[in-house]
Amino acid sequence: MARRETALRPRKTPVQARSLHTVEAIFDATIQVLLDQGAERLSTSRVAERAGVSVGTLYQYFPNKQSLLAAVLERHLLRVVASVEQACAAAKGQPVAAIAAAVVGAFVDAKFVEPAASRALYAVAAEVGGTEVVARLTQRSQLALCDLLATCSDRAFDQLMTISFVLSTSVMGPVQGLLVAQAPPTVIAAVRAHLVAMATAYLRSVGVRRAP
Amino acid sequence: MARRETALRPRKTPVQARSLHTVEAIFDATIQVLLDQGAERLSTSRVAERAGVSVGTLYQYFPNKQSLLAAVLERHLLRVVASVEQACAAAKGQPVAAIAAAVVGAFVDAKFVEPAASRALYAVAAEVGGTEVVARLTQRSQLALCDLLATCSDRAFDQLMTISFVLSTSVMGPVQGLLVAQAPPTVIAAVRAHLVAMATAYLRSVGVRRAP
Amino acid sequence: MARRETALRPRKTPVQARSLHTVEAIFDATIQVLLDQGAERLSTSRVAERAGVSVGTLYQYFPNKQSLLAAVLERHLLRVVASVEQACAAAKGQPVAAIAAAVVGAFVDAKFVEPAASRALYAVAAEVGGTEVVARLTQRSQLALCDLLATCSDRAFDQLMTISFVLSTSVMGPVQGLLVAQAPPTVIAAVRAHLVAMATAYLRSVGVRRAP
Amino acid sequence: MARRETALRPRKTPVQARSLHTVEAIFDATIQVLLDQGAERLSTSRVAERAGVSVGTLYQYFPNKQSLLAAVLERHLLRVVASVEQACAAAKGQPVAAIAAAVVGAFVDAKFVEPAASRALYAVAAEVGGTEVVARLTQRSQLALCDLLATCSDRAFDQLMTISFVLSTSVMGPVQGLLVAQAPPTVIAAVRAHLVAMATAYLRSVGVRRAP
DNA sequence: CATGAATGAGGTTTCATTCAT
DNA sequence: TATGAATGAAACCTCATTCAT
Repeated sequence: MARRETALRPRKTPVQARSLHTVEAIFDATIQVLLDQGAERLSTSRVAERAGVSVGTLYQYFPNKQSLLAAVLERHLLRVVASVEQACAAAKGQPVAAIAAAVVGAFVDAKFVEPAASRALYAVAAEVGGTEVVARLTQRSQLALCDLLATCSDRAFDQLMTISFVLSTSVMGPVQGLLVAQAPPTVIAAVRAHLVAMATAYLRSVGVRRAP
Repeated sequence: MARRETALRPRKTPVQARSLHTVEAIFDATIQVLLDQGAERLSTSRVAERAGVSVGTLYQYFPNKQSLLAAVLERHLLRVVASVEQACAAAKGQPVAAIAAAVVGAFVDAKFVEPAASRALYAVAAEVGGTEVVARLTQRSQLALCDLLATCSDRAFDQLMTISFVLSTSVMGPVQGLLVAQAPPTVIAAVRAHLVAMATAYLRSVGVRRAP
Repeated sequence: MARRETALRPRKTPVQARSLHTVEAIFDATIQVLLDQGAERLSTSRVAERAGVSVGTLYQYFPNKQSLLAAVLERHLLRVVASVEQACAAAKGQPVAAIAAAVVGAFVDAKFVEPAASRALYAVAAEVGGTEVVARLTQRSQLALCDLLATCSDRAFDQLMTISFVLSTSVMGPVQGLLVAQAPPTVIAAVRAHLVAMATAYLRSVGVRRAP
Repeated sequence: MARRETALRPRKTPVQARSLHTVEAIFDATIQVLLDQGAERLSTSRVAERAGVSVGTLYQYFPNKQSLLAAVLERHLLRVVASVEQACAAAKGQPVAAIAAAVVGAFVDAKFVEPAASRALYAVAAEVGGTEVVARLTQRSQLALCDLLATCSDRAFDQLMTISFVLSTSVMGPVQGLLVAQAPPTVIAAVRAHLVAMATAYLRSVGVRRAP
């Protein structure tokens, strides 16, 4: 298990400017190939070609295909999680409505910063190597959400873990739906508003009113 | 497009008992290989071996690998959709709480009838060939939900499409989370209850009260 | 270890006539490539091409390159060992001179039945996977030799294991020397005679005279 | 041919202390990688890494991989040959028993000075590039042995070349057997004694008694 | 109809070697 | 002079698919 963990980690951390650029190019190429050809046709050589480097170079940064995919996925989810964590930190002590708007909004917005990447990586997340990354980062979001809910000004919550689990995961389905349908901004905005409303209603119904 | 449609459909509709049994065995083997080895290592020969038939036989029922996957996915989702449609039909004219309980409950329960299959097919659904099947069947659920919501006894809804979209997709994330974590029945039950609560609260908050 | 053992074993035992012929062709091709290009340039594709089959076919009979090499080596050494065992069985109860002549002669002769194969497989035997095969089969020769020496009519031996080890291995060096030099038959014959003489002298000097 | 000769020779003869140390480190690293990973997985980068230098540095001392292997092999065999030659020179004019003890003992002992290297280089010696080195140095041993045998005090030999060939090569098999089995010192000593006995008996039986 | 051996394109990965820094 | 990133040919191996039996 520890061994596998290692195998999924990048081979070396790029420090030089050129290396960083190379890795970035490989990441972008991975997303593009994923979008153009699908997960089934994603090959390391195709990624390398698209990135404008040789296969050997790719393998100097990633010990195998899985580690590349894990890294791309991690980079993407890390941004989303960071965004959510930041929103959670900023919304502390606020009432339910503000919390729901902040967290759900942050998640949805983060997913649509790079909609192509979000869409492309969905298949990767479901693969064998991806679930671990997803699980790890999802947990971080949920922890931040737990902490936040505990500070809510107008509601007290029991079963914090369940609530934060439901809240954070329930947004994923609609977002994914919008992504695959390549929905236009107006539709996205409408759904986003509904999700905030749903989260607010949910938290109100499940929390115990608390004196301000 | 027409060509592709054809290629993804099973080669012949098995009517004889033996054929049916064979196809069933192939379907089950597909799920098992998917769970044991992952989507990347799913090969037609492995499926055939697991099913106890030869590769040639497999190719007599499915013209290619994609059609097999599409068929397995379709069979699975069809059951879920059927279950949801049935629940929708049965809940017509009921108040919001009953509708939410019926629809969300039906969806969650249907997904956990064969949890292994649900979990295994997640990766397949994200693949190129899978999105079409998913889109088609998801739409059916949403249409049924639309029809149902229009008959709700205590609330009237604007934006029916958006609501049914949000309602049906928001359940997927939590369910998927439970599946990959292989959560125990108690946890599943707790989340299920929360999802019903969330759906109810959402529908109440988004619908306009209506005299009974 | 047990796993590895399995990995070195052929994938399926060929039973049909065509399969047998195919495997035989692969074996021969391996020897030829080994002789033409050396162990370093022995690739599975080159072997397949030389054998007139596709790489896929090769891999249907051998799960990997090592198992192919192990099988070729085993087939070759098995013949040598069989020859030595037969000679050992036939020389039971004979005096030292006859035993030495029989065993050493059998070994040398067996090695020169297919001199090309003997020469080619030398490098293979030294490789990682080869030593196990060599060790196993060498042991069989030594056991047969032990049994034989115990029946010697004019000498009794102490340290049977050491003697049979020395006797069986000491022939290998000269034979290998002749093989790489591609010595002519006259030279081979001369060395063969010397080896018989050496074995006889050794056994006489190390054994205790015994009344007939 | 001349071209090849050049390609197999080290690029520059290191005279400075640091260079010498570097080359030494590369030699040792080669042996270690050979033992740890086998000939198949011996790569220049692995050797360089193990030696604590960069690949570029390695290539400054050796124009290619083969030349490195040839050099390591040569260094090792040269020590063995030197040891044998020295023993041959020292045993001149002695009787058969002393000659056998000196030569066989020198060879065996030399091989066990660095048993790891001896074992590791066995596969290398069998490779295409190695046979030339082996042949050249083996010949030197045999010539020294020829010269020595001609001065034997109690026996006169016909067919000096054949005898020295048999004598020098027949020791290799047993030594190799001990090396791969990683035999303990007691076993090595026992076999060593037997080899001396065998050589003595052989020389006595094949030589013509000569008045002292 | 069923079988499973054969195919060979293509995927992943390694590695000898070079060359800009 | 030393470094090690980059290269890309080539190695090993898999797998969707076909077809003779």
